[in-house]
Amino acid sequence: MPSLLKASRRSGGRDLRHSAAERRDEVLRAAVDAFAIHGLHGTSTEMIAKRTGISQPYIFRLFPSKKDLFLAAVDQCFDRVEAAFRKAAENPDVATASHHLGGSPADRRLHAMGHAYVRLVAHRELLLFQMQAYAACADDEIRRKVKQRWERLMKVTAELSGASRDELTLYFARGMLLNVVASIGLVPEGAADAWGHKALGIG
Amino acid sequence: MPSLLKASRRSGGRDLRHSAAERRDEVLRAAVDAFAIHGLHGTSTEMIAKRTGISQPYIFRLFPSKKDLFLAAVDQCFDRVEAAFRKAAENPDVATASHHLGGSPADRRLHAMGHAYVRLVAHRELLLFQMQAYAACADDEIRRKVKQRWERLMKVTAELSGASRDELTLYFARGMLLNVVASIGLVPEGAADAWGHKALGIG
DNA sequence: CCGCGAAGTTATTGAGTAATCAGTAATAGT
DNA sequence: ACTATTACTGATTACTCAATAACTTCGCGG
Repeated sequence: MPSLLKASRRSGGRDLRHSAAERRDEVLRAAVDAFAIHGLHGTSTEMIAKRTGISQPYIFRLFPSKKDLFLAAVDQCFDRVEAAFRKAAENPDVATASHHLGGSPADRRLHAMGHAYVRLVAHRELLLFQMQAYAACADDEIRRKVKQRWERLMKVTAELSGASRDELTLYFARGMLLNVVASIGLVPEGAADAWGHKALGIG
Repeated sequence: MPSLLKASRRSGGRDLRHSAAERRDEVLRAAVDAFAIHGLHGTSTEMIAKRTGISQPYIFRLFPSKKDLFLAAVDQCFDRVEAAFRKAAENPDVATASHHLGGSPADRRLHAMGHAYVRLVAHRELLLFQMQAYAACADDEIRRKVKQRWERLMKVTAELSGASRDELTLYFARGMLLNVVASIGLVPEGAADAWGHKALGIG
């Protein structure tokens, strides 16, 4: 039985070496998923390594510490939401019935962004990770980052939608309710989409 | 240097023995505070023991496991909110200007309960603990308990206030926004009260 | 084909941590 | 006063986990 090792590696040509940047990205995705479920302290670097398919210590060549990895994950998470919002605002009437009901342009855009958000968080990881980020705010560095990204998201949403401060507050409030409801599984996973629309008051 | 030990114990007469029930309660309070900040996995039983002023192993005589302690803390937390709501609903016009503006009885009661909630979570621990409870919902036992208590709270709130389903959804959505905003310290601790009133849409 | 930098691993450490056990001291009941 | 019960602690265990160090392997440019 010679050369048992690397038998798997050779096959196909997949899962060979990746560039550091690629690996960083893979680790980041795995990290968001893992952190989303178990939180900062409940997730071990070992878990993240296993999901990524690399050894645990290699994480620390890509990120200086577990906390730094978490911070990077926060950025990635907000980036995704922001991107979805921008795209929805640019093209408010795609995949939406909002051009039927009239409404002001601001309403239409907010509406479209709501749809985008619901679609985005249909995969629950993003939603759950957000909750974990809020929960981890005892750490001051994390709190600062989350706060900064939250404020930026509100600003961007305001600019994109042109909605008033009160409208936005209500809008975000409903989003947060959606987060909590998803966390505790008040709504069956399959029905999350429909429920989301209802909770946000759209559609 | 004889009898150094117990020198502290003798003095005064305080910090002597408590009944198991008393200690259980003390541990529970300390646990809520600690869990609120660091979460289920970020809080060690040692921390809770230190806060309570007992040895770490004694925790495990009062609670079978750390998770059971957390579950008990969840119950205590929701109990407190529920109690505050009941009290507010029974006597809606105490410490409130709501008898000035008319409004339906349901509105007045919801209004009063909103005030009660804001007052309750002015000490942030309750708020933060709630977030930690939602975040810990990856554990199925915890999720079930949180879900059960949440549903019960909604039912109680509905009965007490007589508000409609839509009113309640909005009400709870704003509460959740308040939670998040408090978590990330978007609002200075001192101003939390005023901000809370504004966020909940109460005068 | 060689060697050098980048990608990746194994082994290890040191600090912490939930939980158990075996015991000690205070109090209540008689 | 004495004993049974109840409150509580110290020592320890078995284990996990972030982080480091020291090593190996790959693949590219010359």
